Amino acid sequence: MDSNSGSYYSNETSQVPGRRTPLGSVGLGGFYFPPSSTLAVSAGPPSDENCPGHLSPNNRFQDPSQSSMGSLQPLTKKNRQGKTVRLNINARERRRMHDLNDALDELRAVIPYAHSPSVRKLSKIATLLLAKNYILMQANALEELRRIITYIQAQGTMTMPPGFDLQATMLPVQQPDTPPPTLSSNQSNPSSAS
DNA sequence: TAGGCCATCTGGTCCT
DNA sequence: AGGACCAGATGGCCTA
Repeated sequence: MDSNSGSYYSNETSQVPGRRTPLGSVGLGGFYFPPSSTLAVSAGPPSDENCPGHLSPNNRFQDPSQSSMGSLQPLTKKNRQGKTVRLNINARERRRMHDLNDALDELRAVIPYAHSPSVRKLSKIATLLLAKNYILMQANALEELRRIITYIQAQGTMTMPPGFDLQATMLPVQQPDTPPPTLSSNQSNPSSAS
């Protein structure tokens, strides 16, 4: 069990800041294995990831073979793979998505928007769009600043302080292929994305 | 109640 | 072979 998934599956999950939907409250959050399950025994002490049976009783963890999804799936070769293998794959995928969500949380923390408990957390798509627009806006601002400094220098009205390396400070910024849109003109307005 | 958002499971594909 | 990545499907929660 990795250090993260334990909290994801515990009751503290609902208290994780920023986590909009606690895993414990999400259906199909895993499979339920009764304590007497032969699988649970054969798989050894169940990891938190592979055997979320200690979750809230409100959760409807089902045997995959009896779940609606499981029964709907055609019996493919992979479908017949060992249950423990499948559960390990599921756990890895879960962990991967958690890592992705953690990265999105870190992104939300550094882009400017109203962070407040009363403000709904940015959706994933809104986070990405807002981050993109923020980067473009910063690039525009930097370019504008560079032009202003160049202009002032050409006028000879401003002298740089001793030791100030303008060239090093104002390294050229890689411009996007297309002219960066403004936040207002961008059709992918994050505020309307959620 | 419909729609948006989300977490999870699942099978396929690609890479090491 | 195993892991990472991806997209589709499914169902739960929340809000207008």
